[in-house]
Amino acid sequence: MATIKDVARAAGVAPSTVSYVLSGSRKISADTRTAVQAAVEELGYHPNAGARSLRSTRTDVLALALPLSGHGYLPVGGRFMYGLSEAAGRHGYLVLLVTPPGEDDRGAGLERAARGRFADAAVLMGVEMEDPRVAAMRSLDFPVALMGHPDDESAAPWCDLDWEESVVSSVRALREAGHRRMLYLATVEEDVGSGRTYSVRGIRGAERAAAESGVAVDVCHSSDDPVELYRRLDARFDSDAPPTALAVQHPPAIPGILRHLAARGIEVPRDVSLVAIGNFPEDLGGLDVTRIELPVEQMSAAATRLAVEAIARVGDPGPFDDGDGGRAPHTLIPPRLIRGATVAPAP
Amino acid sequence: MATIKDVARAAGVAPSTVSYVLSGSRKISADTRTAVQAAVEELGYHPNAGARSLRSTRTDVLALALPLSGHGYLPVGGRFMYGLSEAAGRHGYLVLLVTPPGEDDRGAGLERAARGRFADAAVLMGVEMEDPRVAAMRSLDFPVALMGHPDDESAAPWCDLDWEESVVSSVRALREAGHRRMLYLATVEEDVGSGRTYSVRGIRGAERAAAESGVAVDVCHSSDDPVELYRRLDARFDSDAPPTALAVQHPPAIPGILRHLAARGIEVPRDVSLVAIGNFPEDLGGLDVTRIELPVEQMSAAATRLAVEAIARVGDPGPFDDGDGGRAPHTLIPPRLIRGATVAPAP
DNA sequence: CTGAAAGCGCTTACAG
DNA sequence: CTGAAAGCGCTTACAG
Repeated sequence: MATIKDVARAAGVAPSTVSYVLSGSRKISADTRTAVQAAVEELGYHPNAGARSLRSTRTDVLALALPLSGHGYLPVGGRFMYGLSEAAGRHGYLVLLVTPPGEDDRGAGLERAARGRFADAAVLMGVEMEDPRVAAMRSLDFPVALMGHPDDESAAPWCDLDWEESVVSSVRALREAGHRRMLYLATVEEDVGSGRTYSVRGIRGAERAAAESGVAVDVCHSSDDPVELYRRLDARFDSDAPPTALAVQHPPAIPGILRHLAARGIEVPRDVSLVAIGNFPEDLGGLDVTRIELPVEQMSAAATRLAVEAIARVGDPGPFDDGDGGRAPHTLIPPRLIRGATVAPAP
Repeated sequence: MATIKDVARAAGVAPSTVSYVLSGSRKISADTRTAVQAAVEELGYHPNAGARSLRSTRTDVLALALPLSGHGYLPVGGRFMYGLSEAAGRHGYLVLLVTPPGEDDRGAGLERAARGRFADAAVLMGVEMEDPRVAAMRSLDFPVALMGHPDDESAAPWCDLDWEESVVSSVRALREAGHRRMLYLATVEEDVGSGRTYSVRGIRGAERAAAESGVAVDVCHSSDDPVELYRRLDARFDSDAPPTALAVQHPPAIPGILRHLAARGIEVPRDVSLVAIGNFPEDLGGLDVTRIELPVEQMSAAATRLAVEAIARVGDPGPFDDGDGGRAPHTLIPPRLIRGATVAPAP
């Protein structure tokens, strides 16, 4: 494989000159630049990543810390990985996947990536309200960007869909259609239990919406086990005051829910209205659901930008002194309700 | 951040001794080893990845080349990324995502990763029958493992589900239930057009199954556009001899297909039987489909193993002289038909 | 405008 | 069983 020396020899210049041409950090005469570029092209030269990072302490790599997933692979993960990789590429970065190793070993893969300088910064997925990875990375002075809105807004740069407002908006839309008894189906219990930010903030939204609008919003957790999920739904629909509308923050469960309700003779939106919030599977059976979609591309772009900016700030003094009351740089994405065909006036 | 010198000083040994303890490539006295391990633990030492790779030409990183996707992100991709990352971790490797840059720039991201020594080998996703990336990597002497069964079986190590046999098995199952007129719904046209191995081999399977079993197997391509897809289905179901069974190699389309057929008064499996082949969305509306599933974990593990073995072979003579008629090492996974509730006797 | 030289942090023959 | 030393391929002050 060609090295910088080979390029220098071919272009008739010093290796340092080749380096300067490539980095653009020094004025170079047009002739020299042309000769170097020709040699680079000719030899198919790409700088050795290891040598470059050893010398410059920059790797041009972002680590993507996958969720500390209780229940294996999450379908939404793929889109984020892809979106991150695309966004990172536009900033000149490659993305390194870091899988959490074992249950009792939270963040060790990430720590290896940080301490071993495999990457310049980390983007954390599946962030929890008090995520232990944040403190771990901070103690290493390793830049991070969070996909999730943590409890401590000054801990690190973060971005997220405004889940609380998303649920509030959903309830409002149902209320405006005349509904007064709603069921909010939250994320699965594991997510709530581990304090995933989207879970906790979604539930907060349901509580605030109930308080503000004066309608009844029953909170029920979803389940990956269909039998258990349908049992919970049945308990509500069998009650004296069954809900007339659903706000569901677990879109993959929707096809099954619709089938189950249909088997009970309950049709959407004739008998019950539906708003869904989150990441959607490719095909919901052609159903045009009224919904708020998780803006994966937008979040990926924001997280990448926050990470790149954090890299530039390494070594800066104190916490974020940007006059935002100590909050870290962040992007809170407002919800956008897409009106589909699953909300009808209350009976 | 702690370096090997810091560890050596803390343990009272030479840096080289620390290196030998960590690599295990030399006999070390128990006392020395203990002292070094304590110092490593104490300081939270992890070797600098750049320095290590510069010296040893091993990065402990596998590049994962994402599909040259005509239609953006593919849902199946996420599972493979996750599976690869887990499998790689078990071998001590991290995974670097390499997104294809532009349409006219096929493999340039991959080339940068290879020439710049960002990784020790590459796993290629979305492999095409004659994939240009294979030749590109071979000319660089860069090890690869293919997720897909290419035309030239000697080109590089590969692994895949036996798609041809999968479709043959599906047709056989339908034939045994008495069906004589089937519709095989192939992958979307873009995949066929670009020569994705699963597309091409699936269609070959349909052709072979028809020839072998003497039943009529009409081949129709799926479409990501539901309107177009339903138009194609309608054309078949409106004909004089409509199919009594479907073999579908595009599972995400199934909920929509079922809805569309139901709207025409066609019920599965009462009026038409269904076998599906490929990667399945999380929830098909609770439907228990007779199917052959893409074994994502198994393929991820196989691809990782093939890549790691290929790294060990770098610099070896000639092509693969393992007495397999010039075929490269490979794993062809036989299909496993899971009997669900969507196949009924032919009317 | 360009070059010679130091050194980043490792690994691995070489030596004892 | 252990250490001293060379050198991987870059980048970046230092010098002219």
